[in-house]
Amino acid sequence: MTSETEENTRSGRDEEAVSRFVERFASEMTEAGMQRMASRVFAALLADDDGSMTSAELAVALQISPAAVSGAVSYLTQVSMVGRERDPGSRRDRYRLIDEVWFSTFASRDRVLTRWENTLKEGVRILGEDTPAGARIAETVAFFEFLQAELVGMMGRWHEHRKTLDLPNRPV
Amino acid sequence: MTSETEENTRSGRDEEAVSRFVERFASEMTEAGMQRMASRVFAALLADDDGSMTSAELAVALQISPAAVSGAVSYLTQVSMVGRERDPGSRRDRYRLIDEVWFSTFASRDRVLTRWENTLKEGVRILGEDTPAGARIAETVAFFEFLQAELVGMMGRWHEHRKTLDLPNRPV
DNA sequence: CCTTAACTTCACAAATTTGTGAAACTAGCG
DNA sequence: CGCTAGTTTCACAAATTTGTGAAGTTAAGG
Repeated sequence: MTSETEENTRSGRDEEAVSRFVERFASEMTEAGMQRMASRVFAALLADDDGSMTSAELAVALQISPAAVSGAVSYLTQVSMVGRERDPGSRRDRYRLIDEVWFSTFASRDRVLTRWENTLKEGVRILGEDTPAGARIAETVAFFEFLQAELVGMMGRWHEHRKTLDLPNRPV
Repeated sequence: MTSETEENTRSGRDEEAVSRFVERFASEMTEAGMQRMASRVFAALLADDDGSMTSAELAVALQISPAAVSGAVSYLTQVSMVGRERDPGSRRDRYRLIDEVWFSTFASRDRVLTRWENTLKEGVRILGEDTPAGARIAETVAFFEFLQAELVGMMGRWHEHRKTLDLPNRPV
């Protein structure tokens, strides 16, 4: 007998509970603005022991078509949250969480901030920095510049802090 | 003759350029995940000299229905980016950017992080902190906790930094 | 109280987004 | 070279989201 329960026991994970976690976390990321399928794929990888799955594995785990996997993965690759590998001697791609995903995802917020800053500076120019609105937007620019500067220091401190944690060598 | 150009000259702003700025910044916020109408209303307020507009003013400026304004504003109120006021002796609501919008908007990211953290902790429990996946997620939790702690210090430093800027007293 | 300006809610139509199956494409492997 | 497993692209159908007009509600001012 190969009951689901037995499977779970053998694999050492309650796959049903894992799936619930994946879906729950994915939907929280979606609420925060990430595309749904991308969130689900990302969450699935996060919950995978070696942080890498093939297209087929993802399709089965998430009950989605290869096309959906392809779309999600191409987005995640775009924003540098996932990398694409090829198992030697295989035709299958593997998708793998990149090292320190969160770190680099947050770090890449930087580029967004820079884009906003440029737009906002243009706004200051249009409104005039001596006008109340212009001054307000100028302060926004200052705030974003401050944020970006802080981000750098913060990331350094994280790496320091990380060392004090007793973590396996597996990068996140 | 009351040409558009004359209007602009009189008001001292190139309203057309301002509108372009508003739309551009709004669409950048939308790309980052904020609802479209909410972004537009927010951007309009940002570019308004006293950071406050009535529903009617917003409807005209953005060419949208009162219903759309209502929806956008109720969202912005929800997330504490905009406050609602009533001009005494009037039936009109005014919507006003809350003080230090960016500051408090970033600060309120805190709540989102906390929600994510709870979900992730549940994930660690499900996967087991001794499993690779569990450990990865545990590190994610640690990263988020670190972030939250940093956020506090950062906001303090911003207020320090802000004093060194020669800004009008107008809060952002 | 009644009138009416202003805001909100609701049902719906339009537009957009999403995910799929199927066809097209790529590249290992014999 | 051709075969074929695997991925991507594409057109489309389904689902969702968005914004509107209109009805409903609220409350200021007479």
